[in-house]
Amino acid sequence: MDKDLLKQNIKKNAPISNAELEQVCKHFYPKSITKRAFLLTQGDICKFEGFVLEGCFRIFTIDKKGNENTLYFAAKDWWLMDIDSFMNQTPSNLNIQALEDSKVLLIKRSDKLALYDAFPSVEKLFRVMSQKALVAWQRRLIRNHCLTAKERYHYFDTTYPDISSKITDKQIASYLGITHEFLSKIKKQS
Amino acid sequence: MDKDLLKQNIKKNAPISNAELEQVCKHFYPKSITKRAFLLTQGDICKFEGFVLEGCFRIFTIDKKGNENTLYFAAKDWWLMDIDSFMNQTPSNLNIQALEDSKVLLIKRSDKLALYDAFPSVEKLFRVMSQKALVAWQRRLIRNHCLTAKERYHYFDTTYPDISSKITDKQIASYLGITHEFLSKIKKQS
DNA sequence: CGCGACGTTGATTTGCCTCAACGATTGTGG
DNA sequence: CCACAATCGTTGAGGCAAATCAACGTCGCG
Repeated sequence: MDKDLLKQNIKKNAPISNAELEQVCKHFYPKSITKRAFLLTQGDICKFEGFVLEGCFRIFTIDKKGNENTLYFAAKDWWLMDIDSFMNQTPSNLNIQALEDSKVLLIKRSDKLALYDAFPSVEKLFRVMSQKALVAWQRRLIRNHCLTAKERYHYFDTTYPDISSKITDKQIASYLGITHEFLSKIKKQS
Repeated sequence: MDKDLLKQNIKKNAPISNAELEQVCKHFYPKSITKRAFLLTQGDICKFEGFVLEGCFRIFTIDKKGNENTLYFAAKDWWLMDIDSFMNQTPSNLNIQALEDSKVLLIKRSDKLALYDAFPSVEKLFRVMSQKALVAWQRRLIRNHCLTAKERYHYFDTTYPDISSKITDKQIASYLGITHEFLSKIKKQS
């Protein structure tokens, strides 16, 4: 069945009865998206949250100077959304683009909000997920401040080899906050 | 009463009945802490969450090279903890230090976990708080990548004038991820 | 008063960027 | 299926933002 991966992911994060799990999952609907297509573009208002079944996505912004800045990648078993736009219902600064043919499960914002009210276990689930994400962002900020570009690259490459192998060096560079020319030079010196 | 600020802060983040609010707040106990004293030091396991009633704190880490790196400041009406150590019960990489004589309300980890189970509204409260914090961290990462040191300094200075006025330039520099010498030069050129 | 942390300033170095050129890969239309 | 375009990766020359190191004045504090 389609939603097994989602169900496992949810159960990993918070205890939930099978009945509630069904109630939650039935609001997710599948969507296929082709390579290079966008799930969200800068200026849109984010009205969904997504869970990746297959493929890989890049969540990035383009600043005033025209530079691309990648917030994160989302491969199989990852969640994605623009939480800023989703929460505040303001125009998004982010683009969510498929890096290869991909499949996601989406839940509409209104359905998600209804689930919060219907099931305390859903509150817990997203509370736990958000707190884990917070930890990851704090650690990343520390790495950005304490490590050199070369060290950050090696951290990324060894920590996420599955993602690293799917994406271009240019995209890695925009995640690390450096130019792709400089990344090329880093890779050369070992 | 002592806990008014805490109660207002909670009500700002999530709807909660007065009865439940009392149940939640009664687990918070006050603590006074003198300038330069530590609420948590690197290596400790974080067993509390705190809410600042008065004063100001700095949450920072010291890396292998001996550089101080400030994750954030917490003034009146802010929450503080090492969420990484709190969640995983692993030794903390962070120091939480009072920058002036301060007062906090603390809740023990075990009490907080019990409150999650007792009240769905507490799950919602911390779910919402965590998601707001997530948005703030994402925005900060984007600023770090897209703005120059000078722009980041001015953003901090104008966005948090109350904090900015209380702390030393050295501390601001460690928050911005630059040296205090360079911050001095930035400030000079306007 | 005197010590230690802070802030400033200058000289020098370095990590990373910019621009430009060119081969290698990948995508696309005829 | 090939030809051409577009994007990507590499390399080099030069430049700039920010770090490092060092000296010195200042302030708060014991």
